[in-house]
Amino acid sequence: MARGKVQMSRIENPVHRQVTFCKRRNGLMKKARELSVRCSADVGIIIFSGQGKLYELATNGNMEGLIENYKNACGETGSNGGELNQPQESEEALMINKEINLMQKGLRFMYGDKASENMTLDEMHALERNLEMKMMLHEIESLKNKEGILKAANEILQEKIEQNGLFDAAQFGAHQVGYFSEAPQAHFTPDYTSYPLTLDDYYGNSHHNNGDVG
Amino acid sequence: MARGKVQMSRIENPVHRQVTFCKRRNGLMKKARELSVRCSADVGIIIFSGQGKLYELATNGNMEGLIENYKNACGETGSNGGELNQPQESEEALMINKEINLMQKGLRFMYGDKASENMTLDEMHALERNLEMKMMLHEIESLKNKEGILKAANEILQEKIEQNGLFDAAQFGAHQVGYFSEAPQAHFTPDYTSYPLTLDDYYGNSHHNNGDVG
DNA sequence: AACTATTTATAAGA
DNA sequence: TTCTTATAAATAGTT
Repeated sequence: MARGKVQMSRIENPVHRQVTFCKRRNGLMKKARELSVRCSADVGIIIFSGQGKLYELATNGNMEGLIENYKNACGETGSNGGELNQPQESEEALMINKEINLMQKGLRFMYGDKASENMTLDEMHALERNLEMKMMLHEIESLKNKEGILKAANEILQEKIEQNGLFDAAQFGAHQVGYFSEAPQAHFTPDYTSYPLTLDDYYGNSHHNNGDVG
Repeated sequence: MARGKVQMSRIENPVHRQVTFCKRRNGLMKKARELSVRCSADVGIIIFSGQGKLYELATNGNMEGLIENYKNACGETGSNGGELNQPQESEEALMINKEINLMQKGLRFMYGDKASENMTLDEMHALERNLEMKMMLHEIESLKNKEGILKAANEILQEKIEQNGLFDAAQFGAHQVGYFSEAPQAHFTPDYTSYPLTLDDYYGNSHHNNGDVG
């Protein structure tokens, strides 16, 4: 922007890079504050320098709150409503499992039987990698299933406690009371299929509510 | 900054304010991208407009990861007695996250910056696959973390009920009760430290296609 | 850290 | 909204 147009690429000279980082970082922060003031916006900036040093700006003075609002506004990653009654694996998980078995058999055959096939080493490696990925997907499915079950269990236990008027907020601390007591309550007829909350509802959702949604 | 110096105060006219917000927001984002590229910095911006609409930028393409790194760097873990309320990432998860950030940056650089490097297509694909795996591992870590938290919550709630002599196993069914108190199932446990991280591990170094990019 | 020659950003108007 | 343009700001390279 001065003394000649500059290429938008990494500055290789470490000294120049550091100097420019400092200048531009300050410029960015200033622009952010101006945007915030002139337009009544809430701005947060997080910068990690190349050396990993953290710089931050929160125009409202509360980065944590801003991040919470951000997570709220982002919307949550859907988790399958847990089927508490059946700790069985989902259809998807079963299919993945089948594939894993099949591939394991294939691998055993190939390596065990001296790999006399026309399969190349590369192909074998690719197959292995594929298998590993499928196993990971399988584990993810399983964990999601468990998560659903545990959430439902939590809700049931919570309702049980609340129905008996035994809930003692002091034991859990204010924050916890927040998440447990927000669970829907009413009749004690567990309907696992309609469990409405995700884990993120517990974590990401404390008391900040930006009544927005654009 | 043009047509006369402006006061650094809120623009009262809503139309002007909206227009300026849009312009300055774009300017800020551009500056952030420039800072990131020229100085190898990781920049994240979160903006809530006056109307509560969210705008965001993460130069590494992963705001979640950036926020996690931010929280890690801040070293703030507000604990109010219980270990339940903080869904903290394990050391391992943080490491994985760092790697993801690094690799995403690498991918962006390669694909975005005209791929002028001497990296072959095969290598890029391998890198992508590696990244996918790491992202899956990260998800697994996260789910395990959630599972642990929920189990702890469960235990506390059950204890509460049992202490008050109100636990009625019949309401839950024997199977469920058993399930919750079981030790975690043995699943495939990823040991990412042993995952092949080099490109040669994916494609040997033998034939495969010549994979020349340029 | 200052200094400028230039490039950028942008306020106001169309 | 988008473009134009006069002018304020930012900043790359230098001292």
